[in-house]
Amino acid sequence: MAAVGDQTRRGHKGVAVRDARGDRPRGRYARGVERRRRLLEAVLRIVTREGVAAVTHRAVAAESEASLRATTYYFATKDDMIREAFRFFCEQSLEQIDATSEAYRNRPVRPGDAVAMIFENVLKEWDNPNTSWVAEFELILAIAREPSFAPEYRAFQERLDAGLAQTMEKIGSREPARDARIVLAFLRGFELEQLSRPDRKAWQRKMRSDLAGLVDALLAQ
Amino acid sequence: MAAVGDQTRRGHKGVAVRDARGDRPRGRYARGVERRRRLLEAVLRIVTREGVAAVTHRAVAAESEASLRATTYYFATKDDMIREAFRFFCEQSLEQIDATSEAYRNRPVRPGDAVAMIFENVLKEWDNPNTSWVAEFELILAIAREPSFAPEYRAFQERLDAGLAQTMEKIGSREPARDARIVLAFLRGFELEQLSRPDRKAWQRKMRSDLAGLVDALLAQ
DNA sequence: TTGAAAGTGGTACATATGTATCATATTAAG
DNA sequence: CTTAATATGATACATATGTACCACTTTCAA
Repeated sequence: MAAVGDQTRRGHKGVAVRDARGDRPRGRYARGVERRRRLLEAVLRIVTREGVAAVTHRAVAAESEASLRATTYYFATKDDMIREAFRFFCEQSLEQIDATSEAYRNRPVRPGDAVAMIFENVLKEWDNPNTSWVAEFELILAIAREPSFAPEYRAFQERLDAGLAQTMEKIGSREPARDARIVLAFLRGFELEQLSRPDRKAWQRKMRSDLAGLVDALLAQ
Repeated sequence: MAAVGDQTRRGHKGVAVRDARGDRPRGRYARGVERRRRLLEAVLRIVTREGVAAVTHRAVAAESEASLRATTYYFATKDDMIREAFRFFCEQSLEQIDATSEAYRNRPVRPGDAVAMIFENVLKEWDNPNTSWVAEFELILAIAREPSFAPEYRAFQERLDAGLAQTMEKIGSREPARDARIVLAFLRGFELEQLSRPDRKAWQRKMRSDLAGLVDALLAQ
């Protein structure tokens, strides 16, 4: 057993931990909240770069410049750490998507705009090491084997779906829910295949034009 | 270093190994060929069930009811073993796809037939433990990190693409290559998401109807 | 100021894992 | 039958890893 003080083991009044899951992190010990967040970011960076399998306490410690002790202090087990990292990932992704949607909220929405918005989001994902879509694929595969990872992701997925459906409706889709599903599946598939391509940039360009074609086709129906 | 006799280490006249890569396995020691194949199948089963990370020499030995020694005898390193397993996977998948295409070769091809054929293939994949689409996702992620895994998969991917483009052309697509890309991406994305769903069967049904809608939309363009 | 909660450092240890080694068995070609 | 190639068995070992444990320091509410 770990020392009595370790956060996740005992009851723990845990201001730090509670704050990390909602309130602003200016609670009693903001430093701990900060470290915790850094650890989670480190986990996601490792997942993106080398896969979930490469996430070890020691690797995370090194990546976030913390001590080995910190990793076991903030998370009861490794699985816990990974689970929290995925939760964090979903949070971040949603924030990012909301931001993009917000930016487009007051513009007139025509098909071209929708495509631009979707693509902007995708590009942001590609450039943001903390919400890397590679991590998302790892997350999905992890869920396939450990269903307890699922709930957070499912909520994320649903908001994504709903948001896109709304957009599709605005630009004139007659079956917004279905079209949103199709577009999302298309995006995932394309992203996934990009991973095995040596010419990613070219592939991304192709993706954009195919996406435009797809949206056109769906609307023309 | 391993014993001098180990197949992959030294020059090795390796009838067994060579046969495994083409000719029929009735060479000198067909038994070895057989064992090798069983090992690879075991690897794929483990990958499907628990992920690449769960592939250890010992796990493979247990899964294929071979000795630990066999795993290091037939493959120089673990990475080699995994690489070969992925190669095997691509081979199997292609054979399966060719078989399905063959079955549809002489039928009149209308949009509905194409959808049926594509779906039949997908269903076969879902049911075949040796060509599990879960393993395919693992393979793609592995490639993202270890490009030396890529070549086999890329060839597989290209044949898939070309085959589907042909089908799309037959049923009247005006941009068969693009439409094939779109449909494939859609399929991947849908399959991927299925992994995180508790209601897989329902999801599959949705997939089929969405696929039909997608093909219609693309052709109507 | 003080004391309990929060956080850190270093080390330890049982287990899992990749791979090596030595010896032995099995096969089929000559 | 002999013999070299092929295949297997048992065991060994250095390393990596998850987690525990003890002592120590820092922070802040009362």
